[in-house]
Amino acid sequence: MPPFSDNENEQNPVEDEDAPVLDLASRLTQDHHQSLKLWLRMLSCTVRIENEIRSRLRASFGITLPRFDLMAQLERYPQGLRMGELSKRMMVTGGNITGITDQLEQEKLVVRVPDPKDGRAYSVKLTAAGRKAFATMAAEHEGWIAELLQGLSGADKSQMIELLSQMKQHLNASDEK
Amino acid sequence: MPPFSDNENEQNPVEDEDAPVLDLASRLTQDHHQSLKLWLRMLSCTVRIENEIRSRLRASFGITLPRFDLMAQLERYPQGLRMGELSKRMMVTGGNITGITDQLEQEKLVVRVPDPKDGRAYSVKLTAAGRKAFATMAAEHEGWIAELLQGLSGADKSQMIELLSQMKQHLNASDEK
DNA sequence: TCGAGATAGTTTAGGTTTAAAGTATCTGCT
DNA sequence: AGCAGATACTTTAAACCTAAACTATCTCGA
Repeated sequence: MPPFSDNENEQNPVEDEDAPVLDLASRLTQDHHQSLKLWLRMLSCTVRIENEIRSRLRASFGITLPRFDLMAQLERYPQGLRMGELSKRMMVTGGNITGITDQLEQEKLVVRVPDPKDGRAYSVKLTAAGRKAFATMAAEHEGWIAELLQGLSGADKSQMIELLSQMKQHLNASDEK
Repeated sequence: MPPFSDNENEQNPVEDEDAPVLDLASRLTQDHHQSLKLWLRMLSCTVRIENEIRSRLRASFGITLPRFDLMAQLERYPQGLRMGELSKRMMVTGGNITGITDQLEQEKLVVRVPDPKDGRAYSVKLTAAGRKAFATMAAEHEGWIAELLQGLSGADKSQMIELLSQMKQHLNASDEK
């Protein structure tokens, strides 16, 4: 993720104190700035955490983030997931999934099981070794996340989860058109 | 960014209703789960928006997100930024900045101006063409963000900005150790 | 049955990104 | 002055990722 970071120490856009009632254009601009600010701040937090997790995964377990993520998906679906499912869930292209799966398969952490009903499709599953490796990593990973987010209280976190759910719901709704 | 998506339609971990007072381990686990949920939700929203913006930038302007981001940085610093500054601000490695800058320079959107004081360093600046191109794109971009975030009210956005600031501050604090 | 279109996955070409090693320049200490 | 280490940037190799083209299989209507 390549953000343009949002910097705290920044001159705010000049507010027009002389206009008690803002016209449409001003309100629009104001909303735009607020949205942009929110986006940049969210992006910057996300990238920070992501970079931290990436480097810890590498240092502690010699694994990359996308591989870990793919295993995390599979861990929740013991019956396996098809390539297309993985692509949708991880929000990356199918070609990308092919590559990551290739790697993990080579390391014997996952297997491609042909779908007996559909000659085109596979189910990707964790191997026993994959499940074992993931369990170890996931426990550590969860602790890291908790550590990185400890700046927020439990109530703050709940609130943020709520707000993000709203955001997500709206994002889902708007691209169904 | 390659997340493992957080799915709404998901069986929640079973809560232990029989334990009115939670012991330390339970509270810890609970916090861990909450943090993880928050993280996955934030990541998923971020990736969604990022993918959307990426594809719109490509469709409308034939530009990639990292190039746009680099230009956005420069636009705020007319005197130019050094490679290392760009790297820090965009939270990516130096080698990455080299590549993006090479591309933009080839397209005549930025220039590398040697630093007269330091033979190793450059200032990267937008060219006139770069400034012009960026202005057009930035206006559109800001509108897209506002559109994508319109699921939240102004108050919601303010609140979220506040929470993210807290998060960011804590992230900054914790890696200064 | 058969063939048109849809679907599942892979491949390809090119850009992005990282970590690590490499080059050139600068700074400060002696 | 001169050298050791730090700094600014680039290069390299490998992984990641995308969009688009491709292959193989399936579905369904005529």
